[in-house]
Amino acid sequence: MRIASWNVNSLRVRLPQVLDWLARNQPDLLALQETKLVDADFPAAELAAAGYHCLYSGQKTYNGVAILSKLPGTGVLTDLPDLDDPQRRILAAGFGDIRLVNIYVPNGSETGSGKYAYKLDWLSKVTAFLKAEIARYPQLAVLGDFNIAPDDRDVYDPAAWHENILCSTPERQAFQGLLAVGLQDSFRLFEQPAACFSWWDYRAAGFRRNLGLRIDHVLLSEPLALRCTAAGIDKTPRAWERPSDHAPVVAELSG
DNA sequence: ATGGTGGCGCGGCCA
Repeated sequence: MRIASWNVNSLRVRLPQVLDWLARNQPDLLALQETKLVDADFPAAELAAAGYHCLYSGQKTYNGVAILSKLPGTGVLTDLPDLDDPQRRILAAGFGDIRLVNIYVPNGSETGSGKYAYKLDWLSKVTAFLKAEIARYPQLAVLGDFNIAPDDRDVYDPAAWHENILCSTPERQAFQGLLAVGLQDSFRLFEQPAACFSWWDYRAAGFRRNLGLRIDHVLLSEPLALRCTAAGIDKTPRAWERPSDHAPVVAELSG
């Protein structure tokens, strides 16, 4: 089976691209971030016509997460247990024998800011949640926009980004804390070319010059990592007209 | 240090 994550930066704008990508790639599960739609406006009919069930937790203008799936989901969760938060950033559900947790980690704005503190607090709370989740559901996949480049290989210019937002030591430690729950970065299970990224700034022709960061991830628990046969980033949609600033990240699981 | 672009929505915030 194929599972994927894509920050679409407005599902209203990107729906044609999502439908195109679904038709071409036929993922079993696709986690979306930054849908920027209230639930009443979610394009469930169009996606159902394409053969996908939809779960969504949206809000106006900002954030919003969704899961598109060939099988219907069960045991849906839309909030972290210890966080009363209007921001729609997490969506978890079961699909067959797999538990999926879709996350849109706060960007953090800049190190030392209030938003940065919120990001680190959010990461601490999601880590505690995932400890419980993996105990309950050993076949766990955690995927989404983590807004963290795990190490310097994931940054086009590590010196320019040194201790900057998305790359700071506390953020990277938080990412390692997520892995320590019992998760592996599927991308690094395989030999990868240098300079592979999942996000490129719209500004300064970032994509054309490959000035990117790898901040979108598919993390797998040990039983799923053993089933993982490939992982990568599909840069194709980033080159389309009026693209999202993120590309889909993908993992293939046997069985 | 700033600005560069894009989405939302029509001024300024967020990324």
